[in-house]
Amino acid sequence: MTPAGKTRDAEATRAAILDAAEGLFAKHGFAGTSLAAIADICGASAPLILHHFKDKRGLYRAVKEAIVKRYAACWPAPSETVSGLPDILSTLMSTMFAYYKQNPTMVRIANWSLLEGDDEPWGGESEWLQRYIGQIQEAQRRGEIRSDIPPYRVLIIINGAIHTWWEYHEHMLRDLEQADDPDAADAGYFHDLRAVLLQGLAPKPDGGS
Amino acid sequence: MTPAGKTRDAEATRAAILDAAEGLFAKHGFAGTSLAAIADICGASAPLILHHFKDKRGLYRAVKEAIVKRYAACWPAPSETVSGLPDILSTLMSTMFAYYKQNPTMVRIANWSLLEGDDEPWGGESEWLQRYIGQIQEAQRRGEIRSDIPPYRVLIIINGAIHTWWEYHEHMLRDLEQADDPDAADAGYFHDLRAVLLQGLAPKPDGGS
DNA sequence: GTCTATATCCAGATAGAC
DNA sequence: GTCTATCTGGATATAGAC
Repeated sequence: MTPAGKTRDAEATRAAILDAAEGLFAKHGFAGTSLAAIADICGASAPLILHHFKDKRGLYRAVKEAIVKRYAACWPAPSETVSGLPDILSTLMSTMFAYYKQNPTMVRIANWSLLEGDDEPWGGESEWLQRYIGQIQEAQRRGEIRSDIPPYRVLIIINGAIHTWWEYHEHMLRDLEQADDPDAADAGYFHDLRAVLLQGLAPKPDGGS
Repeated sequence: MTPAGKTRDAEATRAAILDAAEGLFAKHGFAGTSLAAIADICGASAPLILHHFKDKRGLYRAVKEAIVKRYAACWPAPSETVSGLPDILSTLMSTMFAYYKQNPTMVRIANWSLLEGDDEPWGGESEWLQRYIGQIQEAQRRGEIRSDIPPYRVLIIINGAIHTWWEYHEHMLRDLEQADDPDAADAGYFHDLRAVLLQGLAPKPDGGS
């Protein structure tokens, strides 16, 4: 039994702080977010935040770690590249697209980190990256994907078209799609992107050089 | 003749301030750039900057205006859609790619503005956007581009793959291309991207639905 | 574990001399 | 047109009481 007084639940406090901080860091970046603003939202005081996370940077680090851990399972355990997959490209694209859709704060924080020059480790990016590259490579060997493009460039092209869509999502919906239904716009873009990339990455009909 | 004293050349001072400000805004964003830092670089004092531009926001606005004006001519006057163009997609892609390559500060400032929630006008984006969309539409009528994809989505896909390349340019060169020659990596990516998109946007062989 | 009070610093903006 | 000196606000971080 904790003695009389305020909440005194360290874990709950930590969680509340992390939650508030994630939202604000995503909106306003590291420099643009004040401890006072976080404190206002989560009900704690600024010094208490520092007590739990030492630094403002320490808090930022903790937020990123939490995101990575929370969504590590989200990525498809890449099923050991079982041969006979229906369409490896489709799977890769829809997984990646859904991942972006489900994690808007992650996209923004990643972009903030890029601009703000955050050097610190960002989680296991390169691991799944390498796994996908391996998958693409095997699909090329099986002749399902044209093999005149290096696998990592295939990945960059796919990722680029998806990333920008979500990065400029509001802008897209407002200025281009005049959709009242955002989900439909997302689905529509994905459908067309998939069509273009499947055709563009298919082996050349004439089996040229 | 200006009286004895310091430089007393208003235009030169303005230009020096704008130049220093553009570089720092690109690196550190609006909030992350201090007037003192700009003053240090361009040799003027912080109050002098405010004297010329009224506000910090006023300076930011002026920087963006300068960029837009400087590079307005950079965009291809879209040649009135003369029929019989060799390849409208190739032209569009190489123009856009070169534009990004030549204007790194513009890319960064645009990204900063997006994240920092800068509402103010950014120059004639939508104008050239509309012109390109019109060009794509006509190419579709002529049967040069598959017509089951709305023109603006064609543009988004192309732009997305190019934008992300430049946005994560350092990252790309460091982690993926292990190139000692950045220009070669750029050219290589563009070459492959062009190949994929030309094939992906070509009219379907079977003239399907 | 949590708070109030406070130290310290740095930013944008103003006043006024030259 | 340009500077120095200064006001004012908001930020991170610390000290110390409860």
